[in-house]
Amino acid sequence: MAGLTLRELAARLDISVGTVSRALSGDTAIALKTRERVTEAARQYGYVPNMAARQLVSGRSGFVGFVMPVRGPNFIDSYLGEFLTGLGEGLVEHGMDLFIATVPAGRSELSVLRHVVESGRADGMVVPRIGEADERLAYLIERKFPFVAHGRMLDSSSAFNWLDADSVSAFGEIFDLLYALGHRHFGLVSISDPMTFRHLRERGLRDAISRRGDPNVILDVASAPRFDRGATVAAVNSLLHAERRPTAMIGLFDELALTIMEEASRAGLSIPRDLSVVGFDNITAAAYAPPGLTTFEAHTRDSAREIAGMLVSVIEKKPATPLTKLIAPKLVARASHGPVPETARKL
Amino acid sequence: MAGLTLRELAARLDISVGTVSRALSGDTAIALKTRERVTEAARQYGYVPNMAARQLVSGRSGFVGFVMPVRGPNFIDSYLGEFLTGLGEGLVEHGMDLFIATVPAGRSELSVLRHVVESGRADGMVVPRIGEADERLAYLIERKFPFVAHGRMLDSSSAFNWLDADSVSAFGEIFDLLYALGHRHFGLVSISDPMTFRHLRERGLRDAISRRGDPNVILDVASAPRFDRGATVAAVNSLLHAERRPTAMIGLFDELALTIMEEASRAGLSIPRDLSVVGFDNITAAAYAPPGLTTFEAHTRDSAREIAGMLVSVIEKKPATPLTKLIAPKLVARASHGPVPETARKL
DNA sequence: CGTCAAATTTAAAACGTTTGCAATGCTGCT
DNA sequence: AGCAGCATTGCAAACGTTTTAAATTTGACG
Repeated sequence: MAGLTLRELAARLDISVGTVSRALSGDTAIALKTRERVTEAARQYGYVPNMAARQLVSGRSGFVGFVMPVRGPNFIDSYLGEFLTGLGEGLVEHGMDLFIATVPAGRSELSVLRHVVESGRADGMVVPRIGEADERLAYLIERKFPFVAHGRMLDSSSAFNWLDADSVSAFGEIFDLLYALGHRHFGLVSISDPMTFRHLRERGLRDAISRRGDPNVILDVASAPRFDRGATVAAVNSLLHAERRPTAMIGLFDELALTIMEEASRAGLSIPRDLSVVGFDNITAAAYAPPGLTTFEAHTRDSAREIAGMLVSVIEKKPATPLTKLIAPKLVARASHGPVPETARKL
Repeated sequence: MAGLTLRELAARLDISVGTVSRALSGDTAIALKTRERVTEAARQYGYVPNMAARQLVSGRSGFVGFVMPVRGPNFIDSYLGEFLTGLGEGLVEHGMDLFIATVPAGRSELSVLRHVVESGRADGMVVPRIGEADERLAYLIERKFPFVAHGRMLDSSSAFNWLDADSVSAFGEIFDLLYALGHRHFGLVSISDPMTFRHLRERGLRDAISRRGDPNVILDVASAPRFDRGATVAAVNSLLHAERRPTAMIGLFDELALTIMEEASRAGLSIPRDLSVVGFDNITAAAYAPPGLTTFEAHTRDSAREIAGMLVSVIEKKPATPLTKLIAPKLVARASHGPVPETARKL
């Protein structure tokens, strides 16, 4: 389809194809003079190697694969864009590109992943959103295919390469912050989906509570399926309109925290005067939703860039021990949290 | 690297490779019985064709290429994620995948585009963000390479396939809406970058104004480089603190409208009482920024899905006349616009 | 000026498909 | 019984690279 082939280039230079190939790859077995001549001609004629042919013989595609997480009809965050941008930035530094597969309606994410791997169209995979019993990881590990997960498992029994936000620490930090402001009754809005980050974040909160050792601390948890708006609102309100309402509510991630703020103001509560709210991720809307959501910056783009680097070294160096990395989220203190209300303090 | 090859599969079935290949492609020249036997065996053994080999002979990669738009360090919208999601959804219906290339620091978007095309790794390209004199389009047209642009040129002199939001109509609609509410003095915050959508939107506004034929209508325009936050704020304030301040301000897109709202409230103005603000795109933050930004839904995800379909038919059918499509943006009326202030009405 | 080793280049196989063409087997007709 | 014609299958070339092994050239040295 395209322009010049290696054979044609070789013909013009009156050199064999093999020599041209070697010259372009910088093989020192080829005389320097020849290498220069070939390189110059390639540049001049605008030669671009056919990747399919190269891939066929080398077995490497130059692609890193990513299967689009299946989304509901509307998602409100910029996570995907940031993640893919970072991934691209990280990969291009190593001369690799990104291959994005989408899951057709009615097929499983795993089957698409398998297809990408088996068809040889990717040299490694990036796997986001780790589930409690993730069949994608099981497949890739068993297949010994290079990959890096964004997220991790709850225990370290299955060894693989991952990068994750240190949400355990972050949720501990949230607790400490709010505790210091006098809060003793906490509400956590969580999800019921079997994702590991849910447990890690809850664990971070619970660990911090038990570390504090204050028997007066109460933690109420309500959860709903991840993309079920109605159930989420119901979960939020179950806490908001409970016998005793928490003075501080934490969203497992920003979307939930924003819902908390919406429902709270619908119920006539003023934030942070009547209720403190904290989220996690620092999505764009967090800055705009009044009075400004206190949250944690998850460094999505940087994390993705880092993941790209990790994956490349996994592909090239096949390290014996898994690469793992924790990214420290950074508190973004806005105006949605404050001291516990006087009324609550009295009780 | 991978699993079974066609040759191996053929050996197990004791059939020639060619026959197996044909059988799998559903060639009716092969006896139905054989086709079924082969298909079943392929399924059972988990045969997945090697795409590199297929691509080498067929000349088709099964990929649609997309060069990531170069972004500043922080972008605040969810455009990219929505667009890529839609693109993926549209492509997968036709069995194609998405190839994403990132522009390395110091290289031009065009050079990356060229490389993708020449290396034969994509059968078609999607080109976003059309510039006034877009060298990418020039290259692709000259190269006769299939592509669909998201956005269009100002005139129809250069013919190519595109899909665009009908922002001319939408900006006319904004004017009519605000005019009906009594506004006569308008402020438009625009960008100084040479993108065509800027002119189209401005044109939509200006056309509507002259269509109305009211000599009392005033339109002030201030612009700044797209990702230059400081200059944008300055441009907004130049309108906000002018001798006579517009009663209605329009952002060329939501980010600008949000900046208008921020600066306006910083200046002590109440929206929409003192100032009406309207944007375009309906980014997530638009719903959260108080009092809720009136804007237009740009249908990014659907547009991308549509673009995917168009591109596939361009690749397969090579239509003689260019495919073009206008998507009608839909007004999302929130609370940032209202009747012209009494004080202004008096003058 | 011949010889040998080192330097450089070439030839050819291989990667896993698709596909044009040839070969084979079968059916029914005369 | 012979044969045309069709249905089905097999063979082999081709796609554009990389890479191994062999061939050729060059240069140094006796």
